[in-house]
Amino acid sequence: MSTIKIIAKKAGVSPTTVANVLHGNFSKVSPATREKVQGIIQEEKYAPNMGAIILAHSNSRIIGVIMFMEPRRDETVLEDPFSSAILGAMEREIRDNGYFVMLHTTSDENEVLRLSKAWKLDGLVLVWVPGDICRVISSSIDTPLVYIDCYFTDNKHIYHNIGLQDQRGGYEITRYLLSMGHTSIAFLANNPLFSGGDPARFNGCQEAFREQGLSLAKDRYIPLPKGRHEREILYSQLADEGSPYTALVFSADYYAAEAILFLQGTGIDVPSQVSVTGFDDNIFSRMIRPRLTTVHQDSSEKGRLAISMLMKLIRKEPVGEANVQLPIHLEIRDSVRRIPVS
Amino acid sequence: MSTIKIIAKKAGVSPTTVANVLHGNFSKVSPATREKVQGIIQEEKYAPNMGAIILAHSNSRIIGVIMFMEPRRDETVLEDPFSSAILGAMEREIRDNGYFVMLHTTSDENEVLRLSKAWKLDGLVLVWVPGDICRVISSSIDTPLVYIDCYFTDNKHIYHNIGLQDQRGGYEITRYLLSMGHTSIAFLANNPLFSGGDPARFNGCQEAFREQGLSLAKDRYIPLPKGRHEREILYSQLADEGSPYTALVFSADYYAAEAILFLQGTGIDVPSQVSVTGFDDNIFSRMIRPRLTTVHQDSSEKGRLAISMLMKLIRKEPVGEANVQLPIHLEIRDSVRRIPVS
DNA sequence: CTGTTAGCGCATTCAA
DNA sequence: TTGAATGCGCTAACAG
Repeated sequence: MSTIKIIAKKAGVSPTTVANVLHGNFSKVSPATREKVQGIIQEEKYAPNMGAIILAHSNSRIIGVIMFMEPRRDETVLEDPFSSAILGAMEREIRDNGYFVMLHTTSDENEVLRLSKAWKLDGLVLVWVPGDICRVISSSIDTPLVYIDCYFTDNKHIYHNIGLQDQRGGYEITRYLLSMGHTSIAFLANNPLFSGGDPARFNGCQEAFREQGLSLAKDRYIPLPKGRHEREILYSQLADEGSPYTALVFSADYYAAEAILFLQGTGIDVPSQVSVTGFDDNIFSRMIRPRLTTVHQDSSEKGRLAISMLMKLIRKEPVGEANVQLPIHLEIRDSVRRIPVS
Repeated sequence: MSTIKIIAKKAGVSPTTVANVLHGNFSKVSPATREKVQGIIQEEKYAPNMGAIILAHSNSRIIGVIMFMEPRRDETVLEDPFSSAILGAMEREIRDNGYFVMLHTTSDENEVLRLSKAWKLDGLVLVWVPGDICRVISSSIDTPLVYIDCYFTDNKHIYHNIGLQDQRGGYEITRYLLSMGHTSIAFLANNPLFSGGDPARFNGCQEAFREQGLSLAKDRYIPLPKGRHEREILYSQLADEGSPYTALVFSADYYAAEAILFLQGTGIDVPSQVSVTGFDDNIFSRMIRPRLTTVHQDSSEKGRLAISMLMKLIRKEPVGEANVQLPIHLEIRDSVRRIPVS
């Protein structure tokens, strides 16, 4: 409840003087009054009314963190170990920079616009926004804005995005599989609705095949169904004796783990009967047996980089490359068997 | 940038009338002007300046979600599957109630006070706050306040808390272990610094022993060290051939999984050489092999309940029981072996 | 049914 | 070096 005015009264000075002390404009305040005022600020436990600050100069020190929900899983988006890693890293960085985090989950671009207007957001991080929605948002908002893992469909705007070497990831894992003798693979894409980096990853797979003078047909790109039960039916079919595939390339550790556990339950062994690879290298890949061969990415780093880029945008500093692709590397573990040359 | 005043001008009415339309006070506005005003509000994409709202009547529609960080893990708090489940559920509920989420991580009670003052928070959810700090916060804040998984050391305040049947959990799992022939067990507590529900859980263990005319000595309560390497040394010692223990009772699935994976790596089999149990029943317990026998709790429900209680407090409705203990149940899987009666 | 007005707490400009 | 005055956008009390 203590306001600048009250503090000023207690100190016997004017509100302006208190404000100057608060803002570190010490050149405009004599050391004596400064100390006096500082003392009172301390004991009154003064905290500025952020509402008044917003009103006074239209910026709030709030960073909006918007997680677009893909309808891909039954749980909430935030329960994904991937999003929590990113979120954890961002919260920390934002706080360290003296800003506040407003967290929001949505699939509606208008909500983003409303939010940024209403709260005079100083910055915005948008995670997993479908490409066409990015365009809408970027063209109707002037708040500094960084995307994470978004894929754009036009070049009319500068999109600041922290992405991943998706194609390279697909390439690396496929090259490895080929070197282990796997030429019949299926690519299991996360979701038909929001494709994200899946097409790029699949391109990488195809690239690796071409490099060997082989080819990977388009119909090896198989979107995973939304329901768990439907997915399990698919896993069965793909790993069935009659199936042509020797390896299943998943675009997420989560589903790779789900498949392995399910197949083991039906008596099918990984990797002796079918090989499986993942993507992300999250905690699941290390916890499951066989340990999952996968493509590693540093999700916390994504969060950190996003905020550091956003801060530069806010401070109008140069940001370097606008569309960053974080490096990946292959993490070879135990879920792929070598196929003997026959 | 469109304000009430601008809308009023465009509609040729007074700001008050616009405000009445905005607030649904239709009894004070003629249907004709109402429609006209509503149309303009739509096309202008009016969004209220929340700063002005805060200033005008000191409440912000923001719910502060504060995760106290225990120094228990190397990663950020938010990366815990437990916290992300709670957070995900809360974000959803808060949004559905028309409030905003301000997310903050800290271990400093003063930051909580500052935050709630500065932003005129309408409500506060505090997760994992040590008991003594609860007292400080509750006595110096008048914002509606709900704790999650906090354990209080005094009775001077009414603490609204969503907790767990910790003692019952310890009791159930221990009774099960005893029924499987395990009488030499060690209880591995999460952390020496912030004990949380561990003492209650251990009490439950002791209760189960007493019920059988046996006893469980206090020194079977073993706090896990903070560093991973130190924990692994401990796991080795506890599962060593010379060790007196036939079962390790963990107070968190995370560590149970960590121990199982580590022991398997050193050639010790679970459960044939040593049995292991967890607590929480999070995703790890189903993913790991052997599947973990554990105590189930519904963490999302914790989040939902916390917000529903908080909303009642905000609306000054009666809340029923202030300190809720969510039920647990035993989830028997494959990580405990039966010891033959010799 | 509609309009006018004061005031919330702060930043900022201008005056002393 | 310090003080007074204005306005940001909204609410709510009051006047018409």
